[in-house]
Amino acid sequence: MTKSKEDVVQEFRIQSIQEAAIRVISRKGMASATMQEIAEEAGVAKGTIYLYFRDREELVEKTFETAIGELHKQVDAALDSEGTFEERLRAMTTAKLAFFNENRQFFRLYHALKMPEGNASQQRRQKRTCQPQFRARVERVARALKEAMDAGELRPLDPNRLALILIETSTAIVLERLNEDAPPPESEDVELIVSTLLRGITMPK
Amino acid sequence: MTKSKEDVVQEFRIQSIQEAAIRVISRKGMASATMQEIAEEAGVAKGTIYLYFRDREELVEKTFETAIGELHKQVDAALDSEGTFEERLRAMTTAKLAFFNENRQFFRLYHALKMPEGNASQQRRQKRTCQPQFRARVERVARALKEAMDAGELRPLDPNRLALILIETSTAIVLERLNEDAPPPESEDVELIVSTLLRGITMPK
DNA sequence: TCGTCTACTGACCAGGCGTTCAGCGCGGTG
DNA sequence: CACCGCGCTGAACGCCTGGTCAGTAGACGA
Repeated sequence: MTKSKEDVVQEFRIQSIQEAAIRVISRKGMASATMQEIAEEAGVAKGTIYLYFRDREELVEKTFETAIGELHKQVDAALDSEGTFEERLRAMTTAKLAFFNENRQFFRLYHALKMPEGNASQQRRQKRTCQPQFRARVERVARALKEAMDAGELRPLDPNRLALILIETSTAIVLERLNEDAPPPESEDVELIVSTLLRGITMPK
Repeated sequence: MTKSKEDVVQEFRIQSIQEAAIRVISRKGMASATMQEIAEEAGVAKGTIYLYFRDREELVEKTFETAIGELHKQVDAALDSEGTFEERLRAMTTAKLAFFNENRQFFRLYHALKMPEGNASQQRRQKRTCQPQFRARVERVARALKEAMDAGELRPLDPNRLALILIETSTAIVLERLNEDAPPPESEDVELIVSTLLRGITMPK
């Protein structure tokens, strides 16, 4: 059975609300983004949001998952592509920078969810849904690193730690680029990241 | 003139409150840390905080500045020490990991203040006080990098971007260590960071 | 045309927040 | 002992929030 008209409307509503949530969180920050403002931004009444999401936490969770799913798709595609490890590392970094350039609003949410807020049980809940997403990214990259190590392309180092460094290096550059009025071309930063990580910063003799 | 008794009491109060603020923020997160809970943690009444800090924002600001001042001191000392660039990089990384191991409570605040919260004017105020601190760190490291580049020790790359990568790499490892139940010895992570950055991850031929 | 059904609304509520300030206790002074 | 003066207190206040739900508008079928 194809989608009924109701389903289409419902999906549209959910998407509008999630996009509004991302925009408001990006403007005000995670904690100061109110349901009222998200509703206004989405062009619906506050009560309507509660027809589609149980509460604020669920809205944030689902919104995060939807958006990060897109990032995962793009980065995984880059990692799964053909080519040398260097080429794939470059593709992955390019994908990430491009994603956050297109979806710069989402970065606030991404950043905020790294450290959960609220009382102990809220933190546990938030951790249960968000940490696996970050962890999955790390593990996916670690797997690629492990393969390259086994193939003798990379030095044998802790793949998980290295994956973390790879990921957070580009995250740091993304954050800096978002703060800059006129960031350099993406390709320049990609080259810097890739070349630093691959060859290090010391002068070759 | 030496410190009067009143000054000593006052400094003690301020310090107690700031330490309490850091602990509560570390537990609950920036946004959910309430003045009530900070007061309880410090063993004073809510009103007392307002004798020493104009409002919540000022408390957070001053607390951040005090704590990050300590970090700056330690890292600068490492950077200013004698030795090769590699030795100083190692010292700096060690200092940072050690600082956040001692002051793990502070990391939440450090992380939260990278992205300001609230309405536009609050964000501007927060940016004015916190961003210079982060920027100062980057510039201090960039200067050290520039010198090493001029001395031919390092490849000629953008010192500011490189400083960012250096700093955020260790920040990422700090965050990971804080999330781990039994992190590896600090020295292991220091070695990984230093060796990765200096020599890259590729297998030397 | 009228009744029914349902997605949507927004005034309302309880609770929690930052901030204030009248008043308290207490060490020092005459 | 009476009287300040001062640091501190915490009840009270006003505001704002997430969440609720009685009511509305409009599509639809009879």
